[in-house]
Amino acid sequence: MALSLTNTLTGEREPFEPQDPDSVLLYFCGLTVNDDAHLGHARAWVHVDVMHRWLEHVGYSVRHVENFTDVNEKIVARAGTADLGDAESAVALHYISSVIEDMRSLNLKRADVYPRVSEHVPEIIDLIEAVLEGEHAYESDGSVYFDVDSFPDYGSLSGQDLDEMESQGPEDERAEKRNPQDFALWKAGPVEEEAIAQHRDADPEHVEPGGQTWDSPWGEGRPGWHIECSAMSMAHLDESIDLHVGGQDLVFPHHENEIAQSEAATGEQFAKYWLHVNLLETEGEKMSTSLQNFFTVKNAIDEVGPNPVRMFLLSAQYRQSQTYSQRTIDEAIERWDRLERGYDRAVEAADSPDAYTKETAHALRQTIEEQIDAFRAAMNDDFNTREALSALFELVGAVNEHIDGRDRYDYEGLREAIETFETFGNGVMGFTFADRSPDGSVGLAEELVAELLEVREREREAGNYETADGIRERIAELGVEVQDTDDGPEFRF
RNA sequence: GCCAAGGUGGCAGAGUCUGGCCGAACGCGUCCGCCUGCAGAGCGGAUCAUCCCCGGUUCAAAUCCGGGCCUUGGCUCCA
Repeated sequence: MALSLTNTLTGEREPFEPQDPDSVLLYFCGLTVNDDAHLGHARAWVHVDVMHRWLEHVGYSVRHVENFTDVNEKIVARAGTADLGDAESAVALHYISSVIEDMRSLNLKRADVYPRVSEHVPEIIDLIEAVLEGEHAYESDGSVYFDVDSFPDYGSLSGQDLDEMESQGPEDERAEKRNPQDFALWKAGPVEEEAIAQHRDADPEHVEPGGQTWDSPWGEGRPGWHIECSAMSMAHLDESIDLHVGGQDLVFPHHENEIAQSEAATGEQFAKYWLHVNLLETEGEKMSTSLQNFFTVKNAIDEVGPNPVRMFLLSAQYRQSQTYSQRTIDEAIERWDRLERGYDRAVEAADSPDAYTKETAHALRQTIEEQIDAFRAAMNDDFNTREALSALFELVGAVNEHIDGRDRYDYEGLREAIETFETFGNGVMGFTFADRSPDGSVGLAEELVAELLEVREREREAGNYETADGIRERIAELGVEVQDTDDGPEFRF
């Protein structure tokens, strides 16, 4: 079964056919680095990450570019606050490293390139000139605006009609524009006081214009918001790419404008497939920086760990909106625990002397085969991660049943199950089953816990359950879960 | 106002493109049982859905068509 996905451009499910049958050019609209990332951003990252992993799994080589917008008035507005320094670039750098740290902790595969706007101003200027040459843009007072009337397809991505649209950009631009819907490719001068004051919630009287400016054929100025992604996508991938992914809140105007300016400049289709990751909602509203209802990635990782966070985010298909609440996070923790325990049990059982190479459990083998197919079908069906995860859970059930139901285990069957967990769980979903001892100090900790549990066993044998339970409770507080089994106590961190 | 995406059990969330296997998945929760000194995990079972409403098409509709109601998002910065 081949991969098919829902293309925002057409609104339909389409078979995925990249221009080159062996490789995929993927661009993801990254962050404007003016704050720490929150779970809503992580949702998009994790889904793009899994898309990347799946594309590679089915045999494509993937070239993945993910930008950082480090030139933006909101970044300028942050300058001089919270010890971040006065320079736009210093503020941006601070948040870039914060975001990179978050991405690493979420176990995201690296993109091939993380281009920044500040390093691509020459490419941006070249692209604007190409748009001007095609007479799809005009200069006005040192700024350059895209002429939406010159591009008949304008609005087709978001399904909007030009006549129905309200104006784009701030009020003071209007006088310079032919059409209120025209948008800036290049803006003259530094960021103005009003814009900074607005994002900083300050009085414009006390704010200086700021932000870096660059020389251009139209004078000193700054690139517009939308042109950067077009320029960087072309610079690091191609004029025409396969997959352009971003948050659903970028459909209009950002992606609409990208298409217009790119295709006006090159005459080529900018991206064949547009995928949009839907929003994360909290209590009926979108999670966003401006609404102050967000949960940062760092908080989430600290509180529940990377695997449950991934489990949470992958438990809804990317195209649907998803609800965040304490309850849904708790559910994800439980889901992850069940999955990991299933994996652990399979590993332990396969390593035990009760695992026989001559034993064959048909039910287990059959379930594995079926669930591998189910997982593949789900992923090929527009990256249905929720459905794919259910295949993994079916496998957990089969493993548990197999181990509980007999004295001798099917060694080969268990190995197949483990391999399936690793291939799909680790490899595709990006979980880290085996990675519970990242700092290497667990070796000693394990010995100490084992020692403690031996003491506890002696207490239990002597009937001193209070002491025994006390030990169990105490080490549980330290993060070690003890389970008494027929084969003696077992523990996990 | 315009545009888009949705409305499925206590919760969350698949299934809707490609109508029948959906008497509705996976999971969380709750209850009971097995196991256990207890707890947990696991297993077994139970609980739990007129698939937003009305009408239509069809032998057959959660799925298709028409109308309505509601929610969220975009139209200003946003993954």
